[in-house]
Amino acid sequence: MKIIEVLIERKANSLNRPFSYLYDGKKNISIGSRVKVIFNHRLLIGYVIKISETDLTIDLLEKKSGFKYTYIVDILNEEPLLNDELTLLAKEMAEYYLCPLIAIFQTMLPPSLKPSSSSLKGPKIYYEKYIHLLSSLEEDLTPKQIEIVRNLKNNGDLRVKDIKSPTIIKNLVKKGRIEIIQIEKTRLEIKYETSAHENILTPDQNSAIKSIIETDKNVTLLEGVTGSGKTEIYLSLVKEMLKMNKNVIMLVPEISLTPMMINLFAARFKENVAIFHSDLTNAERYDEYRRIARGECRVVIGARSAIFAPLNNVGLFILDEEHVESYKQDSLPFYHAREVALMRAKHFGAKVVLGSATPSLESRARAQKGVYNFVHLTKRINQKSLPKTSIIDLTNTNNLSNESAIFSLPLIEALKETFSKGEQTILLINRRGYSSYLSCRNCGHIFKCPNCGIGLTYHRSNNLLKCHHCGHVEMVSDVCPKCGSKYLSKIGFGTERIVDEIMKLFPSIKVLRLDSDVKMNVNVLNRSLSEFSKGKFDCLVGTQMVAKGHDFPNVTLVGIVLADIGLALPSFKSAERTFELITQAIGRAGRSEKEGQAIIQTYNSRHYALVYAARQDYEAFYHQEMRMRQVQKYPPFTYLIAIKLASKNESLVIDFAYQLFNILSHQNFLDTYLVGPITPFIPFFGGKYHREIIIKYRKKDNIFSFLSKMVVEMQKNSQIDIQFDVDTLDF
DNA sequence: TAGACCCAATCC
DNA sequence: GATTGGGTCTAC
Repeated sequence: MKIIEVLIERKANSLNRPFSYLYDGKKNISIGSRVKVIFNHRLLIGYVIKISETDLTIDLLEKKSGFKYTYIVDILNEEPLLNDELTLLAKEMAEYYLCPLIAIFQTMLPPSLKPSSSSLKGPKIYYEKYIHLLSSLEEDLTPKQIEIVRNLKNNGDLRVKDIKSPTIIKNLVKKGRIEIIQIEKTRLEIKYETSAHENILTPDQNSAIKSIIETDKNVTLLEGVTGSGKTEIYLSLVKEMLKMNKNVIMLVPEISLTPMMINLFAARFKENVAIFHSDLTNAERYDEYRRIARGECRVVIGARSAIFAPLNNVGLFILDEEHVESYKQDSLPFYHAREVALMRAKHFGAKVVLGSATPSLESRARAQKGVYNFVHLTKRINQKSLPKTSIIDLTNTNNLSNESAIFSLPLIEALKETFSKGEQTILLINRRGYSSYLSCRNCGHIFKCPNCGIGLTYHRSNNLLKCHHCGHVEMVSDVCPKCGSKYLSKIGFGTERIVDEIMKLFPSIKVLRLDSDVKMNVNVLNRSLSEFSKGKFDCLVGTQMVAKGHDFPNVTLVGIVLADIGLALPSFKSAERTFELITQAIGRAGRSEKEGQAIIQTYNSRHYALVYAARQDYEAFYHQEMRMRQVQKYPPFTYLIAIKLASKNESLVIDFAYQLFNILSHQNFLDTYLVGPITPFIPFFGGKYHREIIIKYRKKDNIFSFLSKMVVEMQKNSQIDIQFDVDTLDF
């Protein structure tokens, strides 16, 4: 008889402990198996974390432990789902991120394999039927049967569906010449581009590679402006690793926006590459996952979750565009792929390369301090001058135009000039929809989301009000629901309104709008972008998604319609985000011989993030922003943890938050600052009221052990959910 | 006095 | 997170 300790699929803090079941069946069971168990009168999935043998009777066992045992209902995976390295990683992550271990397992594994009931509905392994030769004796066979037998002899197994006649197969099976076998098939087809030629490396690139390989530090920050040749360095490093018999995991931000990188890797390393990105179906994802686990590939390239690829013997982790915030998951367990990469690299003794033109302050500070090896590429390979950039002060009435409330005189001038030369423009506005909100001019009522309480955005294309947080949609009413007035006005503007404004001012030009409302898959997106690139449109209007990546040779004007939106957001990252966005956007102008220009409209024309972004001066920005962070005790001078509290009962969560705040402040942790309790930007969602407490700290000390003990205590019997967002970016 | 509703305890 | 069971409320 075996005693099986399992974690239950529910990721509640109070259930973050093993529950014991019995098994005495014939199936194989391992640590890392998924099992079906009855838990509190329900059938759930559990994840096996410990197995022990016993010869005691059930009676004795129950007397010893004080609870009733039941038997495991079924075993879903006889073999472990995760290898030792990933199991160790899960434990380290659960400790670092202060979250239930099962939540980590659920995050690590693909949908078909997660320890959760939802996995039962996930895609299954796809088998294809083949015929396999058992004997090539040709005696008493028909000519057609002989043909097949000879074919099998020469070419090996054949697909059943390629043989026209099922009766021939049936008869050959009957005669014992062949058998039907099932072979696992991978559903993802990767197209390999033909041109896989390698560029000759510049001396700068060569010395960067040398430094990364020879440094005694584990991590290298590879800082280099766009066009400085980081990609070719990645490719060479991968090649070196393969030569040394080591494998590589490479993360890229939104893979849908950088198909170029995948194509390059696929072309260069062919079937050694496995790919994970958001556009794969769950079935394709599952197949790729199994292919990696079987050891059939050596290079994994993908977005955030690819950091959990079950690759062995990894010698190098690459994070391209390491500053991009989508590397952090914004729900439990709130992990950052960069941090996870560092943990895994330790397991393998592997190198980590963080690449960026505008590194996160955290990484850059570590490089500056010598914690990381620092490689700085300063030269662009094909020297192109930066676009001429001007900041337009919207508080200066001389800049304002009678023609338009949105575009300033200089921007209108630049647009006219660009269109008249037949060149293209990108206009960036960091807000979707038509107006930012709808309000009543009589009583001031603002239309808000019933779920979240934040303002609804007016979308003109379908005349609807949408909540950009939860997706709630409602009809636009003609009268104010509060006072009955008919005078409703639309305040602020978004992408839709910009398109309107452009068409009003320049009726003859063609405009393409691109934001997440224009719902589309990678193919449609790429088609739209390539149509723009070919000149089918004169002007591209979009949110930040148009600012990244692409090369449009005919774009000579980039306009940032309102740079203030990002700066106004309440986050310690707001200046950094704005700097990065604008730096990137400006880089879109003048990618070819033609000279480009960029125009930034703002009410904060002297803000350092804008001034330095306009000059593309990362160095100056870095130093000034570091001073701000130091004064305000923000990362990288401190670490942040957000304690997220939620309850269906508002007064309960408020009371709890104050109590917790008091308890924490009485601990007198060294070099620690408490903020809160805070009412978050969206105070009510998912049927619950939310509050937060932020801890800023310099040394982990005993904060973590206190917090995890506290959770065990406070969650025993509580109607409050507690989640920790360790290293939060949202404060 | 049965059924509705709420809340805390418990899950192996 | 979901079920259960005990307590209390409520309508006829």
